Amino acid sequence: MARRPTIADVARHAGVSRTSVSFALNDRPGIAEETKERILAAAAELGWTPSRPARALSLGKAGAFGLVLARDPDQIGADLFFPAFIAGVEVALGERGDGLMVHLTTPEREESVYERLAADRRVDGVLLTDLRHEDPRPALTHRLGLPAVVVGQSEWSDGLTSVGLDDRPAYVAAVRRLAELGHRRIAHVEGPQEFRHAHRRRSAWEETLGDLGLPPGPVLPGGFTAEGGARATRELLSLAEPPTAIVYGNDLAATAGLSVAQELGVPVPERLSVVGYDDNPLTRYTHPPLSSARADARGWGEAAAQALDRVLAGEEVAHVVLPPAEFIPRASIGPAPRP
Amino acid sequence: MARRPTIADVARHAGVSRTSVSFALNDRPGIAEETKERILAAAAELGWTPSRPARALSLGKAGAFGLVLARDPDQIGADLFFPAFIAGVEVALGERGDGLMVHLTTPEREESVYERLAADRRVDGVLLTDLRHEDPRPALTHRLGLPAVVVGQSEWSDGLTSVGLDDRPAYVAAVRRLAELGHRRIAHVEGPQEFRHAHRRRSAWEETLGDLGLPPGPVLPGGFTAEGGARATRELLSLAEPPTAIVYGNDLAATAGLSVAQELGVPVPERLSVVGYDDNPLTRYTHPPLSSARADARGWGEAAAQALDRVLAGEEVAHVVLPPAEFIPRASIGPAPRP
DNA sequence: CCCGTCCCGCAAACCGGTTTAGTGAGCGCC
DNA sequence: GGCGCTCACTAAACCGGTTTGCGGGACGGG
Repeated sequence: MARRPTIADVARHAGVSRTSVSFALNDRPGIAEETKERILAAAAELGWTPSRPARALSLGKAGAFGLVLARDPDQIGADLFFPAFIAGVEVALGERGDGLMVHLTTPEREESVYERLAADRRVDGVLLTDLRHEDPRPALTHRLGLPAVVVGQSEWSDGLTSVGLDDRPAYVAAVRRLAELGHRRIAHVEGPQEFRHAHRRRSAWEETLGDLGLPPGPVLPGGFTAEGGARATRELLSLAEPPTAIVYGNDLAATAGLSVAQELGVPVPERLSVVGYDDNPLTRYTHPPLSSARADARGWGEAAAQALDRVLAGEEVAHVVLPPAEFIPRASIGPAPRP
Repeated sequence: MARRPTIADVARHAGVSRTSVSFALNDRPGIAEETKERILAAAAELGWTPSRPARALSLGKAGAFGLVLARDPDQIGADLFFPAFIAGVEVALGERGDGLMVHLTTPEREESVYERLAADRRVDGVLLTDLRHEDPRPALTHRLGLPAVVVGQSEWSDGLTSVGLDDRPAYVAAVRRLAELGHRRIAHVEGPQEFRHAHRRRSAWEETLGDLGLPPGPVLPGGFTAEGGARATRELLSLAEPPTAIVYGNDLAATAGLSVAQELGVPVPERLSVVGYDDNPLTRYTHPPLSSARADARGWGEAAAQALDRVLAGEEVAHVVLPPAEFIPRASIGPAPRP
């Protein structure tokens, strides 16, 4: 196959210098309209597009963002947050022809991946998701000189710009609704507490119960997984005084919980109300349909990418706050059973 | 922040030329052992790593692969094939420090994404997944001079190297097992037939029934979605002679189908046997646990990346065949009900 | 002692863009 | 008519690596 054309080929073909081709392409002043058209026509005819690596080298910009996911692969597949989030990032990036480098790794190797990303200068900045307590990454990216944006609450961002979408209101609304329905023993199956969002969900549950003057029901770890959700549910339902409602950290655990309840002959919602989080497409089709919460993951991705853009442009970017997650009541909740 | 060190800084620091630094780094002969150590020490001390863009420019290699997903975001999130697949690709790429550019797009814009990928020279090659009938991509990548590997059966690859993992045996085994259990009316809820794998699954079901001398049961589209699976199941169960077993195109549709059966008061597996595909982590925790099929998506990703590596190295790569998917019977199947 | 080899290492060119620092032509103005 | 300006364009340097081609010193053999 023929060698790809370079800027020199276009210049020759249009009878101008390489400089002019570059100027014409980038809409810089100093090129006569007529010449510019001739250049662009030549480029089109030869099918020339500037080489990204070459452009990246002279501009000192890679033209790509990085996203490092350090969950176990099993868990990543579980929720559809990431695909939607990535789709949103793509919307923001796609216009400029930039791209997203996705690195899936294990928690142990996480730091080295960021280090390599920074050392390589393969990305211009990174999006930090799934923040943990004492998360090393804000400091790490700062030390590495790697621009970053935190995808989460501003309190977690450690000085970085954040793009937040609050999941708390959905939990507050869910717990309040359950209380309205007469529930007094409302349990929580929490996600891994090292994650700030998992912890935040638990706090929302706990504090809302407190505000309502209700005792905190039992809490069990569900690990955001089907297995964890099933095990926790089994344990909760075998208590002397089982809860009449369970609020899960995510839909996967909740769906598994729904199956366990059914297996144990506990009718939902007659004897147990169930609430998930994520609005997984499956939740509308479980039996009964699972109450959940919806967050605009796609919009989140788009906003995060735009924020990182502005950070890279050197702007002082304020924390971005997106509309919060919304509680979606469905048939999996109902009035508390009579004692 | 200080400017990042370049190869010239390392050369100066070690008292050698840039050439020597490059040679030392790339293990090329012609550098004395002692000198090499001094160079590497200098590099380490300055914290220098070669810049990817610069390297990409001189080598004419981007050091990255591309993966374009053209499903609707909702559908991508649904199965955990991609996260596991990407994790596998990462394993193969990570060793060399290469990366994966993921582009999530819509079917309409798919071709232009490949065109840009090729024009930009931002990736060295692409992995083609989700092949369709009359898929334009093998010809497109060939025309664009963009090296590619087909993730799927060799018959689909149109001359490209393929890395296949056969899902057929799992379907054959499932249908045979159902027949053994006495089922005679075995339905199929198929995925979108423009996808070759969806079509292949349907053919496996159909041909196995034929081999067994059984009439093909009803087929309905399920679109690989929860909604489609639920709708198809509802329709199947309201037939005058409803099937006693349903084989779904994937777990998502099957899980939704399970809920519908339950909602309609059709006990599983007593009156209806159900089989999915993908071995989604949830399937072990549905009620009853869903029979499914397991394929090593991670290994698939790793093998695909390695194959693309070898294609890029100019080797003649034969079609790679991985161990086929395996049927995983669980409690969602049982003996056919007595008429 | 001289010459051919081998081993090391360097200068310079190159990859394909962008950008800086001019150059020359044309024009208005006094 | 000469000066200064603007406009359109270009030559050359630069980004940070890799690679080619060559030179100098040590060593061994004749």
